[in-house]
Amino acid sequence: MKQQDNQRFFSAELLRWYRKERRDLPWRRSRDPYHIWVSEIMLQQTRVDTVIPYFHRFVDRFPTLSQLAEAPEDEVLKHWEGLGYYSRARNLQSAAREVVERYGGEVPRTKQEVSGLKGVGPYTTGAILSIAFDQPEPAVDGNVMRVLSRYFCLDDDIARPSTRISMEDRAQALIPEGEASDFNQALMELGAMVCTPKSPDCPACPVSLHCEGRHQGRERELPVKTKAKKAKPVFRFAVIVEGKGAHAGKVLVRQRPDTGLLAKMWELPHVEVSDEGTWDNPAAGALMLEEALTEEGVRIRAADEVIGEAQHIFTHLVWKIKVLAAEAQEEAYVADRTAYRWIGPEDFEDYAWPNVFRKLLTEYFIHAIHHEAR
DNA sequence: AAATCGGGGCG
DNA sequence: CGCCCAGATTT
Repeated sequence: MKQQDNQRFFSAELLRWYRKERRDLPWRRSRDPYHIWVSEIMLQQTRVDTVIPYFHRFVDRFPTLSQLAEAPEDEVLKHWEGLGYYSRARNLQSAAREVVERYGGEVPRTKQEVSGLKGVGPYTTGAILSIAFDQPEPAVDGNVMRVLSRYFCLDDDIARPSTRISMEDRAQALIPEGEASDFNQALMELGAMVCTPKSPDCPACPVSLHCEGRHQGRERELPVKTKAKKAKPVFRFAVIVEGKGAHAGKVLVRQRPDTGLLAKMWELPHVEVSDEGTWDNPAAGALMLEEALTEEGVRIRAADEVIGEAQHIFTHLVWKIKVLAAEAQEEAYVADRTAYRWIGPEDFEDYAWPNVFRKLLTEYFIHAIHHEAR
């Protein structure tokens, strides 16, 4: 079979399959480019099932692009809480504001303009242009690279940026005239539902007849991808500082810096220690916490008893955290330090927390309320 | 090209 | 436990 015939077969059969099997997803019920944009940002490195409830809450609170642009940043971050990769939320709002200022509030339709928006890279540019505006641009994500690697039996390492470029050329050549929106979604849908990473369901695949990877019996070993490095452990002591006097029943928390890991999220005060040996010595942790918080203008007395332990797994590192208890020594501190705040259970939901601190604080408040009730 | 950026689900 | 997910940005 000629290559062009094979490509036509692939596109036609995939489209036919998609129109019958496509999932009913919230963002597929909307033609609003803004809604499609929001969904694509949320779906970066994040599963469909995880995104669905977040998408509903987000478009319910920020139904239009201008409402997102006008919202307080804290509230946008709060609606992203637990979804991860929080720079996505800040970039999305920043880009929404740019669209209001530069494009009159309408999502632009050119490749140059769309790809210039913050948080919108090669994949998302193609996704917005094709899904929202039916333009014949490729949208190559992990699903698409897996499907194409198998169908054409390609050994290119999909971890390499150059591979994504060549995949985009192939993907674009496969788009049927006037069908960019459905075709690009079909390609991803096949990767998500049939041509899955571990155990592809070839009998259910609409294009298995001419799949070269399957012909060669290599569908399970493709795509080729270099392995990621293992996450390194980082040892930390966190502290729950119980307030006194006017701050009785409250706990000291702080906001993370504007950039970097978990930017602008809230957390328990904590310090990093150099090695696991120090981490096994709570007395050393108590001293380090007292010193570190003194630097910040907060006087505390920490006990050397571990009252909680938690682990937070990131892609490139693992936080191992032991939690100590402490009492505030004075009352008039941290007043002029906006990064630190006293909060009680009633304030908890006003702040955006990484999962690990949400869990630790929830446990503490539940325990404290129990204790008080007796 | 490599590192940085979350969190969860699954074999 | 390792791998991957509708990736983008920074270095």
